[in-house]
Amino acid sequence: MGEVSNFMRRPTSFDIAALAGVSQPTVSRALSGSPAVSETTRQRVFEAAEALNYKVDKNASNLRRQASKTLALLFFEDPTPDDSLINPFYLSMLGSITRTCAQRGYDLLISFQQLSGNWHVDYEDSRKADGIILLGYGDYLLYRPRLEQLIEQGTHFVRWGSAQAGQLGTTIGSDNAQGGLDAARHLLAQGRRRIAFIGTASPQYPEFLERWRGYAAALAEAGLAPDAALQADAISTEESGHDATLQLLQSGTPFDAIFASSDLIAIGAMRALGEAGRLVPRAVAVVGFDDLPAASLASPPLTTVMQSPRRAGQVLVETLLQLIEGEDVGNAVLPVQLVVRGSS
Amino acid sequence: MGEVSNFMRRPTSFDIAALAGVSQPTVSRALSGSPAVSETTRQRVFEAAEALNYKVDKNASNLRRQASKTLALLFFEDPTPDDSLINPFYLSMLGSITRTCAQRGYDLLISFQQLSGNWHVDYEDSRKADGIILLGYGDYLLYRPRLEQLIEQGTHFVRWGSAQAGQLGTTIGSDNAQGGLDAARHLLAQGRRRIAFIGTASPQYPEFLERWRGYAAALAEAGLAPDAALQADAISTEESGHDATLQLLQSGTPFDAIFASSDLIAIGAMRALGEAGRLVPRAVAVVGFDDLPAASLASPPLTTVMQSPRRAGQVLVETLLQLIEGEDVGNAVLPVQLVVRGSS
DNA sequence: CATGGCCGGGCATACGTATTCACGTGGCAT
DNA sequence: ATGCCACGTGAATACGTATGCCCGGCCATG
Repeated sequence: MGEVSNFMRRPTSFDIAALAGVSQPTVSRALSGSPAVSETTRQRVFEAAEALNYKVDKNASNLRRQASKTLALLFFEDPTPDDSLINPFYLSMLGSITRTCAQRGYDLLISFQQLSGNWHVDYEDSRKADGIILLGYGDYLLYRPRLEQLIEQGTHFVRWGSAQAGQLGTTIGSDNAQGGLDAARHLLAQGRRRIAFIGTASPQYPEFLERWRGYAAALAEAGLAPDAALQADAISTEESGHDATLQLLQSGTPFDAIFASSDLIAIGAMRALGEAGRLVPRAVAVVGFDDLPAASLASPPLTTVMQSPRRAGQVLVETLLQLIEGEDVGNAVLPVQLVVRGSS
Repeated sequence: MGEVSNFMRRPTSFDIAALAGVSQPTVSRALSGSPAVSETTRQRVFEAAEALNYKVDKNASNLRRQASKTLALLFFEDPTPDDSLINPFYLSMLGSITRTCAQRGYDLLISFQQLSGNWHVDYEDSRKADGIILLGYGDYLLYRPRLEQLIEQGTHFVRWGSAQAGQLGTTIGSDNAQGGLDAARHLLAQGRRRIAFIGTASPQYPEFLERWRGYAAALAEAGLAPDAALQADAISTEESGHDATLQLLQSGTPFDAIFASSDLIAIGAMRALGEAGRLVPRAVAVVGFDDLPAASLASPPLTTVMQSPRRAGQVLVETLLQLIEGEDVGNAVLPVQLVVRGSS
């Protein structure tokens, strides 16, 4: 009896309005927690909604409110467009990003982007997202034109990276210089004096460059100067770290420690050292950067500079939300922490 | 001077209609590639759209079409609700899932879920997504009620896991039994006879159970029977693998190989073996399962059964899309491949 | 030359919600 | 007793797109 529902049609706010004996606008107000609706009415509405298993239609709601309550996460996939793995550090941010979003009532749209293509246009522009998180856009200069376009369009975004003065947009990043400082100080405290740097001190990778600066500063404190013979270039892969270390070994330059600018490099370095019969940490102490899951699994477990992906994700999301709400927030630099393990 | 635009207002299809000298519906048709619009008109429309940097409003479009062109990816985070890392294997699927989605013109919404909570209600129900990909919902029985609810609601979804007869919904998974078979055969071919199994053969982890079945089948081929003394329970963490192996060592039962039901377990096992002075692979050969990035970085590099995350992601997305389009697709079992490295 | 079919495109409308405005009903103070 | 205000609610409408329907021409055919 009673026309419960026409069945097989998603209930709308009108349906639950009818059931609760109120009007549709009241349903909307009740469900969105408007103070304009009395508590008893709200109750009835909630019960009716529950009974019909009603859920607000996101699309209609978004359309009406001109906001999507959604953030977009844009990974930039760097070298290989195939099935390459994304930087594991970014992946580990993912958890805290989604959680923070959920907490704030936002959904998270995710996408990988090639360098080419008009990635900006598609998100805030089409109202799919209220703001964008940019991950993996390391080389600031390379992307500057895109960022300019984003700003011109009034798109809200935050970037993970190395915050430099005069940069466009809001940037969140770890305190890479401090990390490099801590790492090198640690090695110096162990009595090491010939500390190699494997990575790259090129502005193309600003985060690596900052790490190098910290390293250099620590050396300076100890009255040492960076030695070009103790530096080997590598990008952030295990392979590259291995090869760079091999070259260093073959060059004959003596060294008793390695500060690698990422864990992947450090792991590759340890493999090269192992192959060359150099014991870690006895002959050569090794410190990495990132604290990937693999770092503690390596043998010996890798001493490394930990960035907190959890904190990073939180700050990224919260900063972005502040931007969306029109607040004027600046860059943020997140603390890092040295984790001493077996490799040093 | 012509009223170019009221400025500071996103252009709508009406704006570009006016500019192109056609009606709004024609704009919609032209942009969506309807054959009902002539080529010359389509040209004009495209140019106008380009000129105003017009993008279709996703929300309005979705509302009208009653479909969101979006998929939702639901990770289930298993043990630790804190900042635990998600199963790395799932993460490595992420790339191919997002790529496949993008290719098909779908967006991807992502969320982590606690066991509690009504996760289903929120996605297809609120029209946020046209379908759902379930990842990490290993224990089928635990989730069966939820799956029932999903089906009852008519929600489209695919699940990654171990496909069993009589299960609800569509399941995609690796050929775990074949993987176990290959791994054990490989060890047997090396002359190993006392092959320990570390993991769990409990129905609570159907994928592990399948791997165990393959292992047992290989033993049977060689005329051996599984020995309960050669089995140690572990969940899929490095720690757990380490402890289980330690127990096995302390039990005094001799063994010359380990088949671990995941790479994390295998890596923990190798650490335990190392601590006990048992050489890998000389004294004990080790084979894992998954081919995590960390597997090839371990020392010695881990022999393991590779699942192809790329293929997995593709198949998940494509199957889900087929379901959404009303096709009647069945479960799929994906091939695996043994990768022989230094640990065996 | 008349008629029928076809093609291209306009008109009207629906999708489901949120918000503005107006309205009625009490309570309180003048 | 009258005016005023606040409060709770309903009526109307806007958000921007996609689509069913219809209509006006054009060409082909009888």
